[in-house]
Amino acid sequence: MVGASPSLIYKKLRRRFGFLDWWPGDTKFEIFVGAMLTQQTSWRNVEMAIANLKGEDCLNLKTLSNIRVQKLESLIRPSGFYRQKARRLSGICKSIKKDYGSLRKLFCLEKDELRKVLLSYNGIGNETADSIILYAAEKPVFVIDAYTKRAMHRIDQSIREDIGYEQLQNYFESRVEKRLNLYEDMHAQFVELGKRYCKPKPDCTGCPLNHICEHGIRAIA
DNA sequence: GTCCAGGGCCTAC
DNA sequence: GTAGGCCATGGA
Repeated sequence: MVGASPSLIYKKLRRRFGFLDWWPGDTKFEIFVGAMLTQQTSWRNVEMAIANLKGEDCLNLKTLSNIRVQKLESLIRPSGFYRQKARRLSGICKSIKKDYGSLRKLFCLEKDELRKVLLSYNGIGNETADSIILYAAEKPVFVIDAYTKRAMHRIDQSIREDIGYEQLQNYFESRVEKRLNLYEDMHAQFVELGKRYCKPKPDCTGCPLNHICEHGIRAIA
């Protein structure tokens, strides 16, 4: 068993990457849309789609809840899976507008209730819901993504890479102090780690976790 | 040309 | 309840 508590992992990532505390986006609505569009898609592609939406002054709930799906498809095309994303995003915006009037009102819901509502929408699963809750609604939930699963599996192979979402979420939430900035930054650190070192074809050279990662220890041995 | 990206839904067993 | 297929663009 490798000595790799979440706090030790975070300490090492934080020392390397600095405080990230991030989700790109100027408004809560932009963060919300970004969370939808980044599903299985690189952020660079999402940026192009967001720029298109901004350029047409469409990055608000009122416009997106009335926009023609075909028009939305053309704007978000660079983000991939654009037909289903357009259909789902449009449908969700319509529902939020109808049921809550604004994103702000929706975000007034208590965290568990908000999560339930978000998950009820077609197109929002666990990760997207939690990203929205954490970065847009600013309530502390620990976001799990493919990078987090992959990294944790490599650090400690008793953790399966196909571990259930809520199981790994509980693992972190039961071990990490529940603070908004900390949860935001920890997820950001895992993404940064994933982009640089923890890809399917790993590049462990210079990885800040080499000492505490089972995979890394073998890789650099 | 091949691999990959900050998932989620649907269908079949 | 879960494995497999599908959705699609753009950059490395």
